Amino acid sequence: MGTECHHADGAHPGIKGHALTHALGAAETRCAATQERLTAPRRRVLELLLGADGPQKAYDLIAAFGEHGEPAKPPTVYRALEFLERLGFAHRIESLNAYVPCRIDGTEHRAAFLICDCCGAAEEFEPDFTAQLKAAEAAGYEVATITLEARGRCPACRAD
Amino acid sequence: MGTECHHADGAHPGIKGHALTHALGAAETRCAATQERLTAPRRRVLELLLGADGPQKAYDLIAAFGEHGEPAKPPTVYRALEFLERLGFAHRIESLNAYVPCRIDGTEHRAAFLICDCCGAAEEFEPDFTAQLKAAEAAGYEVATITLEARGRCPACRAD
DNA sequence: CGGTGAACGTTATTTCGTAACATGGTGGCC
DNA sequence: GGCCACCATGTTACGAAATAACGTTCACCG
Ligand SMILES: [Zn+2]
Ligand SMILES: [Zn+2]
Ligand SMILES: [Zn+2]
Ligand SMILES: [Zn+2]
Repeated sequence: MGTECHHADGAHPGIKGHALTHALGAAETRCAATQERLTAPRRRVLELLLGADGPQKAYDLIAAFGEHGEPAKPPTVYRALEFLERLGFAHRIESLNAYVPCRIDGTEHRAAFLICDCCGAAEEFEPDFTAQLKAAEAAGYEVATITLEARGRCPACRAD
Repeated sequence: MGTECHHADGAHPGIKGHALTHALGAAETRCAATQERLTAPRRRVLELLLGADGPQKAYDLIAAFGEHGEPAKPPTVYRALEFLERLGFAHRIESLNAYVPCRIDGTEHRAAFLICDCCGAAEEFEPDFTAQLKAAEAAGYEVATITLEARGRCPACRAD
């Protein structure tokens, strides 16, 4: 994505093979525990996200959806993404119009990302929103969700 | 733009008349101080943002651009918005695909918003990003910009 | 004046996301 | 089993958001 350096896209490597199967199995388990269904299209989109090397645009997923090169229809993928976000399996990065699988173990959490403008990597981190939640409370707001996106350069790209 | 309550859109009222003229004059002054030019389309878009009651979509601005109902061409408005963002006169709210005029006095700052899912209001506040900047540093990232968007319900809408 | 670069006007296209409605599968209930 | 209610999916079409590309204009400087 970068105009500034030569690094490849999306420094965060996707998972493959056995690790991927295991991750999908764990998702299945988490769904079963809450009466939710990890149906075929949902599972497929999660698989694509987990296997990708960086944030994926919706139409990237649409194009890659079919096993033999046939694309999906947009609503198929958008609906799956909505589900995956709702259950915390994926996050949307607003400033990129792109999606990533959740990299934080455990259940519900607020999302925060460090995004490299150079190589396109997006690293999820555990945010401490205490200060901002306090400000929101002071303003009388009841906060449902918070997202934070920090743009900059990752360690690899800083080294040039 | 809520599905949850009856309140009108965008609780933050726009400014009119003399206050508007004054704000535009101040912007002109700030531009002059840095060799930047507040040209007609830029000034017009800023005027629309300042006069609006809440976050404005790009195509809202495009439709309202002409003095007598003629819309602008998209690049006209998008270029103006890019300029206004660059100089800190406006912010883009990613999760709404919309723009607001900057409500924080002074110069450069990192943007943070409290957004009401019910009435569509978006309130800018002064964030304390110390905790997150520390986390970014620990991860080796060099941060250029940070934005935060908190969704929830404003005081008026909480009262129902 | 001419030359330079930023800003603008204009056309067309791409990218992103959703409305609407028909179809299909799953599980409870009689 | 047969029926129904519900959720999820398939499909078509459309609407919204943003940008590419290219020629023209305008301010500024020598
Ligand atoms: Zn996560
Ligand atoms: Zn990088
Ligand atoms: Zn601001
Ligand atoms: Zn509200």
